[in-house]
Amino acid sequence: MPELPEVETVRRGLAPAMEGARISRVEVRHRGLRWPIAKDFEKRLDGQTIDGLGRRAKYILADLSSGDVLIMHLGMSGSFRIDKDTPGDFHHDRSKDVAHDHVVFHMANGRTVTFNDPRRFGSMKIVARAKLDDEKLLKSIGPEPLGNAFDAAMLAAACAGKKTSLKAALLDQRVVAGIGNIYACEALFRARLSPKRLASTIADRKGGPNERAKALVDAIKAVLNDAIKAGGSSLRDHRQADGSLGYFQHNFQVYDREGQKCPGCKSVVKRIVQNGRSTFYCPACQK
DNA sequence: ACCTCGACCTGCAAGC
DNA sequence: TGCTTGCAGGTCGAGG
Repeated sequence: MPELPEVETVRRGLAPAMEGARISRVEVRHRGLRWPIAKDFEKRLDGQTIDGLGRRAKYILADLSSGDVLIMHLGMSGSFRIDKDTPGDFHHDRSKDVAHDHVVFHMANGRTVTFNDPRRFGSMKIVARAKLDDEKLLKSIGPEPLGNAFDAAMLAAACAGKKTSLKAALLDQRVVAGIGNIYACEALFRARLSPKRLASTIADRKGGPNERAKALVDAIKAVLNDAIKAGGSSLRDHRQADGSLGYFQHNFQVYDREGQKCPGCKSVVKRIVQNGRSTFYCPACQK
């Protein structure tokens, strides 16, 4: 479900209920997420205080008083819900099926934070903070696109040797963190670059940035910032932790708009499949 | 080492 | 009204 803007929205929504709060008890109702939840999961969380909630790429990281870090990924269909008392009341969100409430955090402040994930592509894992740099899930992830370190030179260098399409490169988390199918399409449209273009064509012969790299970096930052401001995109079932909906889906220029008029010209948005995933673009605007 | 593709799951919408 | 098919915001790991 979620790409960087949605994950960041979820993180911000969880913060008031979880940051600085103590976990009185964790309840795992289904251990079969992307990977089985470890046997010592509850033991390592019960009684811990969450010192801070961070984000890296599409992962939410909870810093625990024990020195551990709880790493969480929402996969395709994961979401969190905050309740005042017992979960399952659904006073915020009746669209979720309790059968997919897999992990419940009972907070000492009276809040209940429930992780719901029908497809179970999400994951939860605890590692020692001292070993976070060695963590396989995070080790090879590229730069944060909204950080100062991410610029045209960096993106061009990462794309320079690539044999893949520009679209595939943007989806590669080692190139840049947090971009998924929606924002890859939207960023390419804003930069007026074809998703089919070879990734290496945003670099010059020496691997330095050209005008396309600059345009693409600007487009990526702009679209992600716009989406965060809108609370992310609510397709199907994505919601903020308080149950409210993001609205960036109303600002899509090309994503999921096959056959509709291009916002920039009189042409029509086309859908193709690249690396097994839908790509939406305007063949006239995007070169 | 690089790249592509299958696999992991459930739910929903469209087509017959 | 069913049943079947295809598609969905991700990414790991096998195989070429």
